[in-house]
Amino acid sequence: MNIGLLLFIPSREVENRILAAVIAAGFEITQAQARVLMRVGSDGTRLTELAEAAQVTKQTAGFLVDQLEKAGYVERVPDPTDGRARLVRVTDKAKEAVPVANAEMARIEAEWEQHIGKRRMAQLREALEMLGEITDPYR
Amino acid sequence: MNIGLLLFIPSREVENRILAAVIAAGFEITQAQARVLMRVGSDGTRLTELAEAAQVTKQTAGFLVDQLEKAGYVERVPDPTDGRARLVRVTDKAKEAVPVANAEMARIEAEWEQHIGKRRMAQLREALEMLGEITDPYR
DNA sequence: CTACTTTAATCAGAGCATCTGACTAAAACA
DNA sequence: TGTTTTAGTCAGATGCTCTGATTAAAGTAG
Repeated sequence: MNIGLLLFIPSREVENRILAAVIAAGFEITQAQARVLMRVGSDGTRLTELAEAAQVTKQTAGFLVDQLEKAGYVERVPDPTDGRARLVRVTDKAKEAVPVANAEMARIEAEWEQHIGKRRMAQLREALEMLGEITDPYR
Repeated sequence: MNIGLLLFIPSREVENRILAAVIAAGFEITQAQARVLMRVGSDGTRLTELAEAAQVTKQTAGFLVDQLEKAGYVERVPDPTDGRARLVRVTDKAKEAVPVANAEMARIEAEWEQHIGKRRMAQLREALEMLGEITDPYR
């Protein structure tokens, strides 16, 4: 079986379940918004960087950040080092979703570990982290 | 780092590169169409099954199959065992894209194997195949 | 310092993908 | 036979993403 699909299926499972858990906890957010939000760094991140990291155009990133801003999950502040740019920053409201997401993630990992075993789980993570070195544009 | 993202990044890499290779070979197809097309079985598959496998609604699957049909990549034939249903079948034209996709897939796997090693690659595949047992709705 | 080029972001407009709800026709079942 | 379920379609709306053009600030070469 095709390794692309093998990767895609559990990746979608994680996305769907975490999103569902976050929404169930009362947050209103979409998957596209979450993908961008996830990439906002602790000191704020420029729109252009977000777009690169999330692999979408600046326009798309801007569109999603607009919505995240309206919903109160991020704010835009001027970038002190560059008058053209603004920094997107995560708000306290959005930070409240982090433990919810982490809890669901832990639940998923526990289920997976139960099914494939601790050793294989560690091997999986190791292989994926190494793959990230050559496939993640944001490093 | 979050295992959802770790899975997502290489999965997107595979999707993007295979799609790009297929398009470069002269086929006109989108990623959404390809995801459905990939799930069509050798004896034909019902729309409802395709929708389940690809995790979209019947309407969305129907929309995409319409386009695949117009482009000549699938055909709809009556299901002899059920008058309500029709079977979606891959045409010869679409089958011509298979070697192109396989070649790109082989190229990607070779690159990955070079980076993480043959052993880890085998472990990765094993772990993912087992995960598929609990995350793939289409088995 | 000025003129040119590059970069960060936004505006405008379009297309594709996806959904919910309502419907038709055939099949299954009681 | 009549009711319920299933396969698929129709209609309408929303969301996400793109290309192309524009504005303003920054960087750079003379």
